[in-house]
Amino acid sequence: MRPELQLRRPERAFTIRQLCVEFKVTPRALRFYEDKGLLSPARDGMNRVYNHRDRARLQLILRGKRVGFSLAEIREILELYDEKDGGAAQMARSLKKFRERIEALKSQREDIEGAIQALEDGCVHLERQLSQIRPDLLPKADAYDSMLRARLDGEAETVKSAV
Amino acid sequence: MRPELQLRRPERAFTIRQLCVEFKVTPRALRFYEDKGLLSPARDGMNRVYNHRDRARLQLILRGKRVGFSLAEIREILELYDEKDGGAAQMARSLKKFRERIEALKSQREDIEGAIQALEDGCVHLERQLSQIRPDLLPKADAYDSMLRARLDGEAETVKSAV
DNA sequence: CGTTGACTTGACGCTTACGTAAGGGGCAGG
DNA sequence: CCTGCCCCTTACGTAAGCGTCAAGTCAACG
Repeated sequence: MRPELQLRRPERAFTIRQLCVEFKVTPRALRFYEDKGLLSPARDGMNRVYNHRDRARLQLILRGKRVGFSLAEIREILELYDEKDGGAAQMARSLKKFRERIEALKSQREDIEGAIQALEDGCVHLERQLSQIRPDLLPKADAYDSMLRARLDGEAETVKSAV
Repeated sequence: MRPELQLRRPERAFTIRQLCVEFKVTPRALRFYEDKGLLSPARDGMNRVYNHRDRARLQLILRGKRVGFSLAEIREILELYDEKDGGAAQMARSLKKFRERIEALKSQREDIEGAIQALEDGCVHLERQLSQIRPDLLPKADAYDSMLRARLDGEAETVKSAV
């Protein structure tokens, strides 16, 4: 285990702006997360200095948000991750919460799959209607059109691949 | 096609309370949805009277919420469903929006699957730790314990049903 | 006829997750 | 030295999604 290997990760620092650009959030949001205890970057004078760990936490925060967690819930999760050594009882509680979250996420996934199905059915319905009334308004009119112009040897295969 | 078959569905009506109980929401929520134009039940005097269509819309609303749509977005979708005959151009726009929503939902599903994976990994990690430090705190300790006390003829079936 | 219970319409309150000034520091370039 | 630009904090504003009274209506029950 040579020390260079440790130094290979030079504990790179990020400014608030860099993280904002990278993750497409505003500085306000990052400060807000900090205010709520989800982040705690170092300081250089007044300025925030984020390290890799902070960046990773931010990633987790944003992913948590996308799957519908509140900031409070995300903070909980982050704390659970932190306190790996916070005692066995703590770990047991973490485990329980993790499982609950997993169940919630799974049922949410089913909801989403149901919604996708419903919307796709709706699409099929709309397409059928449109193709009878105004086929020119069909989304793939362009592709379909150019395809027709390209060759007139209408193969079923070609149509299928277009769908 | 005998008329009775039509009458078989007697256009049953629901009170606000019935729907609330059925879907575990408050009257306030239903009125709020109405206020926002997502529902428009009939009236009997002052009282709201919901029919099957309203009920179906409510289902859609709640499912939409679960998958992360705002009420405004849900209203859009409902309107799109309504205006099936709202002109071909309208239908084309609906189709486009449906497709967008589908894409959004799919990426959201991926997020969720990622989150599930992450949390499950976390669980495995925690379990490993716990099983070394305090195996008695492992979630299945109870079931496992009572199972042992119940019979000492450990059948695999018993274990599976306990899980 | 009084009360109860379910319904109604406001209208204000609250939480979440920021947006948006307002006011100020620090440093680089011209 | 002034101008920009990025950073900071404090603090009020806002949109969504209801919760929570307040006050009134209406039908039924005893």
